[in-house]
This record gives sequence, C-alpha cells and structure tokens, in this order.
Amino acid sequence: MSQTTLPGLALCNNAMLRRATRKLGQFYDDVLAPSGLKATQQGLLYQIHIGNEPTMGAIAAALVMDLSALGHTLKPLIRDGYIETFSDPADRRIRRVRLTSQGRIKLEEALKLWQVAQQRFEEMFGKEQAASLRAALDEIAALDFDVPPAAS
Amino acid sequence: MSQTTLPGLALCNNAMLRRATRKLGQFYDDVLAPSGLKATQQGLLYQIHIGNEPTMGAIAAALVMDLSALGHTLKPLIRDGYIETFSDPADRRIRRVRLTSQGRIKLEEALKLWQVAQQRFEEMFGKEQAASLRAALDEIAALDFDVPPAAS
DNA sequence: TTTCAATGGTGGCATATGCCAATAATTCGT
DNA sequence: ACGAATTATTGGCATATGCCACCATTGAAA
Repeated sequence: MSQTTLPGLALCNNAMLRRATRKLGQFYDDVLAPSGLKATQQGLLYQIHIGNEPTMGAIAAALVMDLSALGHTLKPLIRDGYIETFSDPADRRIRRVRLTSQGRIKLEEALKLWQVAQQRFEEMFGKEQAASLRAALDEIAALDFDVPPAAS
Repeated sequence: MSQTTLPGLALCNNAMLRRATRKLGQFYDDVLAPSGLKATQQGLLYQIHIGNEPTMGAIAAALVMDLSALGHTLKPLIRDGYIETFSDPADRRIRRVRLTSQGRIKLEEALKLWQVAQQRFEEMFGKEQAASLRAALDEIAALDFDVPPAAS
C-alpha cells in the first residue's frame, strides 16, 4: 500500500521529462531505423545542414549540449562518412562541420522517415498540444538558472 | 540566409524534448551534486523506495525504460552500497531490489536537494505550467504507438 | 616581442540507454 | 515426467552525454 500513499516520481519535472524522452526517442528511432540513423543523428545532420558550415561550438550551443559530448556524438557520423570537419582558415582553433554528399543523401532519406514519425506522433498526441509542448520545452531550454558563485 | 529560411529543428518534438531534458538534467544534477548522486540515480532510489521491494521488470516498466538499461544503471548504485538485489524465493528468475540502510540515508539527503531544484525550477517556469507539462509528458509516456507487425 | 589569460577542441573516464544474444527458471502441452 | 515455449535477467557492444584535464591558437598586456 506504500506506493499508493507516497507521491511517486510523477511530481519530478526532470524524471517525467526523461521518461517521456525515452518513450518518444524509441518511437522516432524505430521509424528512422530503416535509414540506419538514430533520431539524434538525424537531428544532428539536419542542424549541420541548416547551418553555414557551423562551428562545433555553435552547434553545441544551439542544441544546449556539452561541446565534448557533441564531439563524441559526431564521431560515428564522421566514421560513416556523413560529415567532415575542417579548420577555419581564419582561426585554426575553430573547427567547422559540413555534410558530405553522402551525408546529404542520407539526410534526405532520413527526413522522409522523420516526417512519418512526426506526423504519426502529432496525430496521436494532437497537433496543437504538440506545438504548445514544444513551446514549453523551448522555454526550458532557454532558462537561465543563475550559475552559483560567478564572483566577478 | 539559408538558416533563416529553413525550418530549423524547433519543429521536431523529439529533438525539443531531448534538448530540454539535457538542460533540466544539468540543473537537477548540479543541485544534487553535493549528494554525489545524479538526478537519474536519485530518481531510481526513490522509485525503489516507494515500491515494495520491486522487481527489476516492475521498475523498468514504471520508468518506461529498457530492462537491460535499468540493469546497467543499477550497477553503480549496487557498487556504492545504496541498493541490493535478491532473488524472489517463489520464482528465482525474478530479482527484487531494495535500498540498503546506507541507501535510505543517502536518498533522504538527496531528496532535500531535489526539493531545492524542483522548487527553484517551478519558481522560474511556473508551478501551473510545470504541472501541465508533467501531465503532457505523462501522456506521452503512456502513448501506445502500435507495434508494427505483431502478427498474432 | 615575450608572456599569459582566454578561447575552442580533443581525449579519457563515467553514467544513461538501447538492442540482441545468451542463461536460468518456470509453465504448459502431451 | 519431458521437452518446447515463455519469462526475467545478464552481458556485450554501441551511441548519448557530461566533467575535467590538457593542447593548440589567439589576442592582449607588459
């Protein structure tokens, strides 16, 4: 009877977010499977595609992702020949990323599948509700939890 | 100009969900850091705590998580002495999980920090909005994307 | 220009998650 | 009771993500 009395983790915003992410991620991954890409990879390719040979830092910032995490995540995509990186001639610390022609083809293929997943999900969840959910999620991603000390 | 014309990934429900999860996860993790637990681990300890010596399968189902993933995630917690598993006497295939006394203490400690994170987030995002967000996320976790073939 | 702090990445290590192929323990049909 | 089908886990391998330490390059100060 304990479990009916205690609050459960349904109150934790973070836990609920992760749980829904697992669920939705599996669905998008399933639909994208025929392309051989995971949803995260497709998103990454797309982000690179819409950027203008973006820098790693720019991509990481756009995705609210740790720079080193991004680096790790790019590796399989580089290995599989979908993207390539190159140093910015003006500042050799900077590395820019772009799709290879193979990457462009693969992205196009994956986008078709993505549309299927996206549509199917919104059909079940509600297009309106999906839009407001995305808005809320965007707000969260933009929140500025003030960094602790920052003794300037 | 490409990037101002093309839709960006803000339309992808899955990508937005992941992005928000990264952001919020980092925040909760930061706040929980003094306890030495990640937010995922705290959530797991809590889930075990409110269950009645739950089975691995029950926990995985509640969290909409792959059973093997759960197994992997439990390892550090077992290693650190916060939880322990034991076979169900009635069905030795089943393994049940429970907190150790050390785990109960650690969970209590982490819960205090969790409240701080939870409160701070809701203060910024809005208590009402957080509640409806959780409701939406719960709905997603409960969706039944009909499994493909299932030729019964 | 010599030096040094700041910027941008990479590599190592650890957790989070998933899929698939064993394994072990049960259950069931005959 | 025996062997097939089922159930509950574990282990191996791969991606997703983060933190921290370290290296290369710049830009600014002395």
